[in-house]
Amino acid sequence: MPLPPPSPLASLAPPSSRDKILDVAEVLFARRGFEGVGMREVAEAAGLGKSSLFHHFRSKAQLYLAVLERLLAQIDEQLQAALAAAAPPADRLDRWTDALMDALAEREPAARLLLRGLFEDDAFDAEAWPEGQGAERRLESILQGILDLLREGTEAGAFRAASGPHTVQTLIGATVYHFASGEFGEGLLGGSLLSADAVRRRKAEVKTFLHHGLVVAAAAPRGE
Amino acid sequence: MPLPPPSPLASLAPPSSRDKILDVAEVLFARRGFEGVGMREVAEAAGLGKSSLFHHFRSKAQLYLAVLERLLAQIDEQLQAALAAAAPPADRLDRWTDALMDALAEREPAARLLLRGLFEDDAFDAEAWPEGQGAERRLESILQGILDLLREGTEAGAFRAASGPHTVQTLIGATVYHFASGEFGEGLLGGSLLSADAVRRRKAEVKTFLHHGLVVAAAAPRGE
DNA sequence: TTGCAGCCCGACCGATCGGTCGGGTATCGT
DNA sequence: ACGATACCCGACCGATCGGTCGGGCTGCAA
Repeated sequence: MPLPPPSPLASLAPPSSRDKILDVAEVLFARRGFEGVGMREVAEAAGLGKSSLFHHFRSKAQLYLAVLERLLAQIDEQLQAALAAAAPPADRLDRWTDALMDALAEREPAARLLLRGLFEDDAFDAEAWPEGQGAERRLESILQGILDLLREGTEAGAFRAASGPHTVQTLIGATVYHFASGEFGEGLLGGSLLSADAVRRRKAEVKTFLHHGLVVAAAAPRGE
Repeated sequence: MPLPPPSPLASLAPPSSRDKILDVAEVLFARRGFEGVGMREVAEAAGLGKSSLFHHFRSKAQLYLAVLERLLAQIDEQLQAALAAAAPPADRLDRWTDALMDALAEREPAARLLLRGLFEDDAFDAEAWPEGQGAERRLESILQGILDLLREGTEAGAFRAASGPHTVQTLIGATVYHFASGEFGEGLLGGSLLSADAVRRRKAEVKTFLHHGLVVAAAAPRGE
């Protein structure tokens, strides 16, 4: 994996072949999954011969992991920036969910790719795929950030004493799943999920949910 | 597709070949997705020759859709039963989420299969696959049930005036995604997602979220 | 000018894919 | 006793899979 060109400033040149491959592979893997995409197809979409792909990536699996890592790195940076603000925990939580939804909405394949990535964990787990450790580390960084915020907010009394991991799962479900739901979600909502209006609407719904829940007269929830 | 044997009572006989095929295909499709599973593999796991599969199902796609339809039908029945109770809307909502999580937890491949099914919508959409209409109808029945409940509860003043479709998306995210999150979710939560304890815990977290949200001092959420 | 590295390609490999075909056997109504 | 039907199988088909190989082209360093 040769280092990227020096690029003393943000590169304005047309994307290198390597980036082009990553771009088209991201879209294809998001649409049809790892097993559903062939290297021939990626090559054709990138305007290259199939053999050329193997010049840039040693195998299909490595290409897939590189796509995932690039995406997770960019999302991680956006989320860390949101967390860095000097503001009360409730505000930072709002900023974090906004930033996550912006990141998912501004790049169409992102949400699906992430969820599909979770489902392939069996196939790429463990030390059998060392080139996946970069993506793994980025994921852990994201989790660490939001878990720290939740803990801090709870200790400060700004959040209910809810389980951090469970809350993270709920947040992922409300955001990543939503933007990954594709035609199903569009049929349910009645329109595109990624338009500026739809994104704004979803942000408001999720944040209101975080702040108030759904049920009005707060009786204790039914037990088992 | 021959009709099942008369079975005047619930069949206690060992599962027919057809059911056996559906059982193993459900597990395999959930684990590796439609494209990642071969008919040879299904046949071997079912203890049959590959040709025999094509006696029961005309194609791999039809087998996949049959698996999905069977699952959706069973979930639909459990959810309709939960909705049928004579109780206030908030109670019926609790019962519904409990029933959904029970259904997802008692059959391990269920949640993943459902989410994966959403992602394959592009491949099986439209009228190109008429044998998928059964599954589609079951899905619509499920959605109709919960949407009706949300509307009724909102009109009765029991729920906040939230968007029904958005709330459904949030509920799916909090339940289906959670139980589909596999190794990722287990690493985050620190243990099995499907144990009786873990399921009870998740139910409590989700229902508390529905009733109270997360943030304590209910200031208005941050705008854009 | 030469050599070498980066990049790209067409041709090819063994393996596996979904699906077909012809035929074998067991069971059942007549 | 006799089809007919359901069920199952091994062998086979063309297509496609991920990946390799040897070589061609370009631009830069010496």
